[in-house]
Amino acid sequence: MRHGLPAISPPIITLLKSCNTLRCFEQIHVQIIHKGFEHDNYLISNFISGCCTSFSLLRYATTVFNSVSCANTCLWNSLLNGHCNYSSLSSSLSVFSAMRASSEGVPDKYTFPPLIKCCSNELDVFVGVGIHGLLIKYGVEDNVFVGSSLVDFYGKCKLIGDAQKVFGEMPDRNVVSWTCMLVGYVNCGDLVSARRVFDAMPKRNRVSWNAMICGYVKLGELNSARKLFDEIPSKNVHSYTTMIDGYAKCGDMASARFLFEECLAKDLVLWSALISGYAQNGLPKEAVKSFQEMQFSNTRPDEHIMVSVMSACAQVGNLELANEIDSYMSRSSFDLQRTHVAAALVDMNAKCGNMERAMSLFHNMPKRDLVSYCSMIHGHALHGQGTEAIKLFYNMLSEGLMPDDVAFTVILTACSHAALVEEGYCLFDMMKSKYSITPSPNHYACMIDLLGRSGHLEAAYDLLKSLSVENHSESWGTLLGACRLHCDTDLTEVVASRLVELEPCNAGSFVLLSNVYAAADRWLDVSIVRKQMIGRGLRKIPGCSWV
DNA sequence: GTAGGGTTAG
Repeated sequence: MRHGLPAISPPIITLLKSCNTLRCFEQIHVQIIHKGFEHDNYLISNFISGCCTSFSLLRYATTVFNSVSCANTCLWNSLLNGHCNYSSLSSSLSVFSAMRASSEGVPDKYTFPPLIKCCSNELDVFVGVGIHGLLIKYGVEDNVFVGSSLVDFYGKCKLIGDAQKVFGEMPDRNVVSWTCMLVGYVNCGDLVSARRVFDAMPKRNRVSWNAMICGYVKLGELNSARKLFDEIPSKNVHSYTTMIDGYAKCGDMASARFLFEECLAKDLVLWSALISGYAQNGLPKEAVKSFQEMQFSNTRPDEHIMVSVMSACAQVGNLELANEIDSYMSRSSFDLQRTHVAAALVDMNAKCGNMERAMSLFHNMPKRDLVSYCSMIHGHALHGQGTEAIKLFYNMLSEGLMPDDVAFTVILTACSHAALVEEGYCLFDMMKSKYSITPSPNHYACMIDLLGRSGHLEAAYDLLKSLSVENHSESWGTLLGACRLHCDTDLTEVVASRLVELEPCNAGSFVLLSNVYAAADRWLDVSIVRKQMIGRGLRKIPGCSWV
């Protein structure tokens, strides 16, 4: 195609390497057309590969590709790779079909790895196996890249026997093929085999070390993970992230923090591991503090970090901070429409008391799922807006969403906070009969709270008596609080003595019982209870009662 | 004659 043309394309290729925006690609495309290179496969292939670095540019790459009169295999592969990385399996498959239907685009060893990777990402066993058959027809199954991607595919789909078979038949294996096999075993929960592969590997790189450590972390074997972590010949930030994540998962944030400090090259993902660890372990103040430290170190947060920070803020219920974060999110170029971002924003605003903002965000969500509905309902519950909560709950049902046990916990909480007894009963029945959800101790606690708060103490007591004793101490505590609220001394005595049996080491029930006696001027009983308490070695812990 | 592909982390 390029016979006799002046050597003008290399400068365009140089330009392409530094190009990353649509505007920039458009300008170069104009140049290509202007110089008459639009059918130069070599140049266009470079152009398309450069263009296929983001989803937004993929459409443009496709347009440019379509203007080429006669695309060769390499050009098809560039386009296909872009679709596999930034689009869906189905759109990649239509490119693949078009390629096979064309006269020049014969699939080769470069065609299949991206396609198989796409099948692994979508865990599409059916398509993946079909493609495996096809690639044998094209005679590329001996290629090490093709083989590795197949091992990875079967491993990710938990078809470990097939992964082993492909791995065993590979004529050449390299460190990537071995690592794919290792990851496959980890995926199937077989750490022993994974370790066997790790020990047998002729060569290891950082990725293989991290994959093995990640395996231990995923399956909760933190000691083995740490032992291997200390043996890594050269750690990188990924190794630290994996290990910190492991500590966070088992709640050991002190060790996580220690490793975090030790890692010198902190990147965004490392900060994220620390911050989300704090947020998920109920340490919201530390999460927010670390977030501020991160900003201080000139690291710009991304949406993953912001979701963690918003969850932390929701936990502390700090309205001022919530407003700050909210306006920061709007000012910066975050996409507030993305499901998990929007859900976190709604949840934070609802929990911190800005219900108006929460409502408007909620109604502007492109798709409201069960979680976002529950955040909103929970927000109403926290602010005693039971009627709104119930309205929203029925809205959710009419949208066809299937409530789960958490949704019912939330709506029952809303009913109890607003003393909506009949509605609560009705929903409790609906949960059991219509949705076949067996009430958990939590659900019972909500019902006891609902009945107790609204003064139906006997009904609450009867319901509680009908349950097995185990797992319901929280409900007994709830009822005790209600008895105290309604000054029912007789029932308090009964419930508190029951609770003393259930949790003989909990000072709270003793304290409550003695308080009730005190309020009724029964000072002799007060001193008996206090003596019992001291006799058991219990002291009153400040702020530990239920009322 | 050139170009295009596979593994770890939130």
